[in-house]
Amino acid sequence: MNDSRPITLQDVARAAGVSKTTVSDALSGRGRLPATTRERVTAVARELGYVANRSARNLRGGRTGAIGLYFPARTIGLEYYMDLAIGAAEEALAHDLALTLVPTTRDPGRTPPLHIDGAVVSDPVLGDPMLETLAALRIPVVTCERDLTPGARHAGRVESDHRSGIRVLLDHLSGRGDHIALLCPGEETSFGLDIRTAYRDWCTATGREALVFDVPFVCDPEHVSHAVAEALRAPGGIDAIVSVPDGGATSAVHAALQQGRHVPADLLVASYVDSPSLRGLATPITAVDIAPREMGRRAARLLAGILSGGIAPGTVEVLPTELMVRASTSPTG
Amino acid sequence: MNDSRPITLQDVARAAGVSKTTVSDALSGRGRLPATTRERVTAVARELGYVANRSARNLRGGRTGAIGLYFPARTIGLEYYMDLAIGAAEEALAHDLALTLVPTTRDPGRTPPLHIDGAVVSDPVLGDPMLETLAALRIPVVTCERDLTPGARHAGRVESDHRSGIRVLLDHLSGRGDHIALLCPGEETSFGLDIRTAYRDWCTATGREALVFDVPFVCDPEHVSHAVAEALRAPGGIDAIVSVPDGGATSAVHAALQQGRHVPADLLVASYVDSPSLRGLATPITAVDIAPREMGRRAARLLAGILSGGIAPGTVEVLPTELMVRASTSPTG
DNA sequence: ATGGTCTGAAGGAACGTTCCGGCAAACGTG
DNA sequence: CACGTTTGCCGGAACGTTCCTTCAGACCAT
Repeated sequence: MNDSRPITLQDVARAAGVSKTTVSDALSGRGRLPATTRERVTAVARELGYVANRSARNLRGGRTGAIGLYFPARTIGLEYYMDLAIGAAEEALAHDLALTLVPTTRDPGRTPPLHIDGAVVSDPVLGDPMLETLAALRIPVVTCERDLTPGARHAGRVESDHRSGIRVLLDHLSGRGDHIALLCPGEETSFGLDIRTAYRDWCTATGREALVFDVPFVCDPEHVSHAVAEALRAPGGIDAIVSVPDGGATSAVHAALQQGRHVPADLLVASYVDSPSLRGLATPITAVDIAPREMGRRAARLLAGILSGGIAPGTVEVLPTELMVRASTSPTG
Repeated sequence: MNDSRPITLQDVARAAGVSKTTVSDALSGRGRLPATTRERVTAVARELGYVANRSARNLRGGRTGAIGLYFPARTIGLEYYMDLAIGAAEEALAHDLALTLVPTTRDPGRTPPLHIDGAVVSDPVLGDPMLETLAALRIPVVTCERDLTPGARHAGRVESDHRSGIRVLLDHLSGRGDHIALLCPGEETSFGLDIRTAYRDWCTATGREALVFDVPFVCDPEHVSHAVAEALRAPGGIDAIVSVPDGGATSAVHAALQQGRHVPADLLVASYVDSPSLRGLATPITAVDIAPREMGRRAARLLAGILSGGIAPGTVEVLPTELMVRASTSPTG
């Protein structure tokens, strides 16, 4: 067995006693071939361990065979994005595409050449220069969540139904919580915007006062502590806190404890973004599962479909969310 | 300006009045060309916005133009790996290589074809089937940290000097802490092994009792709470805790508080793995900066060098660590 | 002048794939 | 049996690069 040189179409053709065209057709399902030939050739190819050369295929097809994944620098470290990346990589691979990480450009304007057929941009942030760069290069983009840039048009989009997600969470809390504070990031992403809007609407509809406290998208425990302290000083009192960002709720529980409030005995605490670390706590925290891995998968699948022409550009998919009720908001404690 | 078709070498050649060979030579620095021609051609290329077709280059050169990045599934969500990935992507791009995420194979044995020239494996875990797969495909591997598999030989390695890192941390604590507990993951990675070994050696050398408590590599607050509770029940008492894993120290402080111990007043707490979330706390936590981004960069650079022949296979680089002293172990509190 | 070396540049093959066109043989229909 | 049509397969061009070979001319020393 001589594995010094990779097996090519020609090698398979010779071994099967046919031409390289026939091998190509047999393996790709194209052309006019009887099932017998197709199977015979396929068997030979498998036998020899043939694996198509991607560079040649890409050159011939005028593609790069890769899609990019981009998220803003500040999101580093959030479990959500890591999980999304894995999902996107899995799905891309299933479509014979490589998933290439696109690093945040350190000095804007000097973007290195991007050799990708398309890009997944997770949580586009208002004003991010990479969005312009991708548009200038005419690289098809699928966004995870909406791009709030005025006039922005992308090839596709997957969005979570955050409005419904937060409503379900609020409904769940409303039984025992009359004064529900929301710790939420700003309106430079559709994520923050939608949640704030839905929260305010829900408050209006149920005749409550909206109590919104700003925390950064990527938030330190310190930020959460401040917001919790401020919330607990609210005139009418607070009996429930919804901490929106990834990783914030743990700190919220901690901060509440320091303020003398016990969860869930005299204060309900829920996270919006769920993560494994919320499950393992002594008092597990209720959260909404916004399915990051599925988000990555769907975005990659959508982009792959658009690139191959199977899915119409402009398609929007909505991802359902699921409330995970845990001890931090349960009556029994 | 007609940008319907990308600019090729031929286009530049025509525009500059030379042959495609000359353009290729001029841009690559190869061949025998006077500086004048080189500059003229380069100018024309820049003018036209020529960017080399990677598929063609890769096909010709017999490469894929990409390197893979792999880490075990369980590490998802750790800030360390996300940061490492970004560093690797940056450096790969600087070497004209794409960084492709290699997802953990869901069913082992059926690995999809990997179209990469080499791979960075961060924290190889004893028994991970991907290591075999890469070896079988003869894909050069640079590991971050050592591969403990007996007989394993890789193309290169970058390792942090954890032994020295933990010693420096212990020396720092030894002024006020006589009974130092170590919360550490197991010995299936060189990371856990080295830290345990160095800790035990240090304890022997300074005449202390070694107090090691197992926590998982990826650890929930729950795990940490248990370990802390157990540690605080140690016969001789405990006056300092070193929590090794990423993200564990915050929970350790929390758990200690619940046991009635205050940090740093009557208990010192330090993390081994540093992360941004340790800095922002009310009582920031002392930790060792093990420079994940630099680790990613170095690994990618080393792999790129080995692939291009500029660096000899078998090269090992050691990354220094730096102790970051913060309030959680400071005398003044 | 003659032969040799060096310089600057060009031609063309090769990398492995896809796909267009073509061409026999088999098959149908009158 | 003659003549279209379909079936099964193949040759070869093209994708854009790199690099090996060639080659004309300039330059030098004899």
